[in-house]
Amino acid sequence: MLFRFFNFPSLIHRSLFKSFSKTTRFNKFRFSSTSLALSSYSDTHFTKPSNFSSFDSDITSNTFQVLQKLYFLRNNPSQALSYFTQLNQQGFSYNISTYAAIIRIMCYWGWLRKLDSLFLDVIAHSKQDPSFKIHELFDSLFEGVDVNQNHYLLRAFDGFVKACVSLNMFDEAIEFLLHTRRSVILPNVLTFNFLINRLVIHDEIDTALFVYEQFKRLGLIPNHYTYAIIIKAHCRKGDLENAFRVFDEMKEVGVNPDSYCNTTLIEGLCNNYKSDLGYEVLQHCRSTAASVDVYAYTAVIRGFCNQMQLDRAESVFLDMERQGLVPDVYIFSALINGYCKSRNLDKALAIHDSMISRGIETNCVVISCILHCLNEMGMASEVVATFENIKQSGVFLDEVAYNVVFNALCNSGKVDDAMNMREDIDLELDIKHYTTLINGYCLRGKPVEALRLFKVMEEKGLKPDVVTYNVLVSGLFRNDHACEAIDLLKYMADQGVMLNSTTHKMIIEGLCSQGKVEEAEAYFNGLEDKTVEIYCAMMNGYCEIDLIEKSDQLRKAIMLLDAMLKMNMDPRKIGKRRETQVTYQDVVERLVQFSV
DNA sequence: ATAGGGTTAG
Repeated sequence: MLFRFFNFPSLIHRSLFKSFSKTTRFNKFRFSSTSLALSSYSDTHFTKPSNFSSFDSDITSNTFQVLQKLYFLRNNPSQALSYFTQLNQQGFSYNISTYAAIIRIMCYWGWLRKLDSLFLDVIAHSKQDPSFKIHELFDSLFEGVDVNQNHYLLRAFDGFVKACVSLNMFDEAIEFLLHTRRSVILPNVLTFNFLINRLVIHDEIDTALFVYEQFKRLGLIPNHYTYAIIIKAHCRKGDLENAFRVFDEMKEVGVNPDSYCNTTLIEGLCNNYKSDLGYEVLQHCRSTAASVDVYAYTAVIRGFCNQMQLDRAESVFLDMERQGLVPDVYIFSALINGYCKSRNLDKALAIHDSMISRGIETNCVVISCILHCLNEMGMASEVVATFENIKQSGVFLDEVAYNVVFNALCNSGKVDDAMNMREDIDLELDIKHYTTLINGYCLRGKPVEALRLFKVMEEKGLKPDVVTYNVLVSGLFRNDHACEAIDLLKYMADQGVMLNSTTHKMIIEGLCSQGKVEEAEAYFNGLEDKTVEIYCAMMNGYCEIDLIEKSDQLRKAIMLLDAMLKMNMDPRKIGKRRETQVTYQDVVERLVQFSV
């Protein structure tokens, strides 16, 4: 039998409430007897309540009395909750029946937010105390209860699921929904949406889609929001065909897509480098009188910017204005970011000016784009000067903006300035700040300082990510600290941080730079998936060795190049770093030299 | 209830 949460009419709810609050005959009301979870006691226990105006400490020591107290406060959820909260401060340890009692009251009165936080407590409690079983709590809640007459108790299911989801305990939430009760109780669609949305946000797309299919089969009726999440999920996977199919599905069940569904699709297309199509969909929506807001235009503009079609982006901007929509700071920042990425600083600044002249305030996001662009264009000193100017003008600059400045300072060898600046402002550093500064020390030829900062970072409880390790590993290799680099790689693996292709590339480069080409070769041969960068690092390693004495190595380099071409790997398609491309040219030049 | 930008390596 399937129950739906909250689906009972409010009339029934009100009459439930009336009969509940009027009565003094407890045995008629499951709420009273089960709330005390003391079926072995006779109801007469509750007819003579003790004085409930005082919070005597002796009351707190006794579960029975706590339950009794909660019972008397059952019609006053506010007092019941504050009494319940105080118990903890007084050293009372909650158990299944006391949780059940307060949860019942919160359910009954529909205090859903309090219910959610109660379940957060319950989960925390169950994590600390292995003997505390969630299913026993639910057994207690529903013990002897006819759910048909006490629909409100079903809210507890949603509360628990929501608490799990907000703690990212997805498996527990799904397991609970699918298997815990004798019969499947469908979640409220809001709870369900919350679950699948969080799954998508955490990149658990396939789980989200699986759960969606499961619950549809069980009878859950999706709403607009559900469909928007599912469209987003398909787009995140790059599965645009299925994203479109959601619209067919909506048509089949007679749900008209709302503007969120449309916008989600438009954004998904643009994020997948299909901005032309995204724009077409936008225009189509517009022609069918479906509302299209500034958000959708931002997605299209951002999409064209990512595809380096700045003129298209700008034409969308003009089109939007023609439609009478007013551009906001997001629209402008999309354009500014686009021009910054294509290193067209003048244009970016011109748009920034025009934004300000329209009375739209700039912000740290826009400023960060511009500062970053300045740095990319080799104007590190302008980054610092501009940053100071902007800050003087009163614009709030956040941790990201600071990192851009740190990076500019570090890239120009001024890691100490960056460190001093940090001290001046008392900024709480995050992983990216530390990575930037560690890189700064490596660039400055101070590997010991870099290592020291790495340790500081860990002592602060920050967990270095693969980028941090890559920066430090390559910095240690470059600065003749190969042993420390290798130790760090071991430590990285111990910490469960996965190496990526950049790590492999840096290991090969590092070993080769130490003259350990054989070791690098063994490492290279042990790799299953080799990227173009990894091949080039190995080729380059072979080439580093003296040409005449080690012609054998160059033969190997040629073989690698050959292998790459056979696998349709283009050695010219190397990452964005200029140095790598120069490396490739070196390889080719050497090879040409060798073959002559 | 619904969604948005910028930063660290390559």
